[in-house]
Amino acid sequence: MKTTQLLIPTQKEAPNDAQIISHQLMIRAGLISKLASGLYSYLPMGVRILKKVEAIIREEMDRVGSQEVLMPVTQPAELWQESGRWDEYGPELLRFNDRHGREFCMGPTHEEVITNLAAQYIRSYKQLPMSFYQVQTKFRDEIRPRFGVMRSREFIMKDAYSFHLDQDSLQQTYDLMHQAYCNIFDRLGLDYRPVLADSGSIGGDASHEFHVLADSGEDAICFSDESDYAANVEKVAFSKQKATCTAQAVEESVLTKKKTSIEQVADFLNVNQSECLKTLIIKTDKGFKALALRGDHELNEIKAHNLFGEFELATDDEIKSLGLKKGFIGIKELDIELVVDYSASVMCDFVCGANEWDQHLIGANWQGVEFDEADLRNAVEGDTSPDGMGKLVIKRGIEVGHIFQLGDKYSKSMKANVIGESGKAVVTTMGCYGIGVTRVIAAAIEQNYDDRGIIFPQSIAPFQLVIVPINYNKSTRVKALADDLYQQCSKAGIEVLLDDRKERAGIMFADSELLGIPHRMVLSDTHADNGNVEYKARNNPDKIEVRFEEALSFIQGRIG
RNA sequence: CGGAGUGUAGCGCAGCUUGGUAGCGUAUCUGGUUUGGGACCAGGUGGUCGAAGGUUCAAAUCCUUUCACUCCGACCA
Repeated sequence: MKTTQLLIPTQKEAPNDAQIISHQLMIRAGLISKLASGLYSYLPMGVRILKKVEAIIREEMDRVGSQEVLMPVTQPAELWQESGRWDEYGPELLRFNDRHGREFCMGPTHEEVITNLAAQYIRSYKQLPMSFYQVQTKFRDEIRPRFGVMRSREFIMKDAYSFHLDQDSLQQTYDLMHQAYCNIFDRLGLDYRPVLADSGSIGGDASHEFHVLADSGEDAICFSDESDYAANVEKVAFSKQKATCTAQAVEESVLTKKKTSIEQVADFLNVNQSECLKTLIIKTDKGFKALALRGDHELNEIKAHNLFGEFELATDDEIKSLGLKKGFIGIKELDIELVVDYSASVMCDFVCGANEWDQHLIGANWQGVEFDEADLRNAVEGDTSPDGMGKLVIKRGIEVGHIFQLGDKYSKSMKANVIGESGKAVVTTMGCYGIGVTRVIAAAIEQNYDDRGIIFPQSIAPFQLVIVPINYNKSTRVKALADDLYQQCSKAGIEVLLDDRKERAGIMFADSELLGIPHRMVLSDTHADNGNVEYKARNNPDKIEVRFEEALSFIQGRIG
């Protein structure tokens, strides 16, 4: 295509509200345009990229035998009432009434609709397993949309759902999907990691998130420096440890005037924070509890939530009412239930509060203290990997995919049964598999850019090649060569953009680099004289002179 | 929803304290000179100053209300 025939509104400056690099570059390169908070239009270049991503996803989903369907964005409330999510799902579910007053919602996901379909049409166990996918617009009324299309309210998702007679069959498809996702993200040219994810209230350990590694990622993920272990930081499960030390010290109370934080106490007593113990007081439905953690560890609220249900940290007044001294709370002679983190319960000769103002204990030990043990903390850099191999490294990630074994949560409530071998109805077992298509694009940019703009991976670039003719509108020789090369490339099936604008070289270079087109060919009068073409890859500063006659085969070789 | 901030031309901003007929850069249009890294000269287009109400002879500027957007927290592909 030719630049003059396309709307590519590039900008020198990014709008003030674009905070992260992918958002800025997507606006500056003219891929998207903001309509309202969390709502974006995709302009021609953006759509080309979207289509490329979708094509790769479709190919890989088709390859594992998933069937493409397309379900409505608008969904009737009855379906959601049937699954129970009409009440469970919060305000993120956009609800509205039609002219007759019937209730509807904009689909944030499609478990209800697909399960309804399966219940209608899948009758026999002989039809199983079966899986479906769609590439479709979702709406989630996010509390705070941000980062451009990274967290928008309306976005495009590939969602897939599978139905099975039993867990074994689900596991097989799950593994297939896992592989398909790896293929997809490989082909998208992304540096990503599948990590263990929270399986939540549904149980089982089969849920993986796919994270693209990027400093701007909203999630912290960690993996072992020796094994394949990888998990979301908040989901790293620790098990009970064996003590590696024995109590030797004699307990002693010391004056720690006004030293109320672990940091202050550790500094004051000249010990590491990991040798200190901190005690938190939380308020649960069943009253107050004390939680003890190593000084350098943080409470994992999800784990605590799973153990204690709804809870919050006790207020200063509540602590006072328990007769405790905030800043000096310890483990000895507590009146309330004490739960100790696994890595705190194996500490020896540690420092902790003395339950007296301005007093801490040194050389404290667990003898004579009654407590329960649990996994309460977040992983930190350097922790031993839960699989026992290597140490954990923590990085930031952008969640672009999530695969999940649903079990019978929806199939049961929505009666997606099949007649089994025995002739009796059997509730199907389900899996679901999502990829944030629009988020993938933002993530790809977060991972591939420089000070000039985007450096798209070949597989998703809006064009493979840009031809930049210098003085296209002045030099008939340059125009002839550029048109010739453009025709050759087009015929050969290369996605080529000819910059036929009446612009100076600098502007054309800057735009093509901002847009991240992987390959560039430059033609000028000099080339008309010497019979060469200049080639440059977006990700390599070197320019290569190629004979004009060999230009096509050269570029074909580069594109591969 | 809690906390912080911003709304003036497509984009980036000044003007507001101390009211007096709307300004800069960039983009865009016309003409000319340039032509391998966002050029230069001249002329032009484009704004109910987020909206509503109020004070005033006079409001972008002061007051009240309201809306939108952005940032920090809980949620998620």
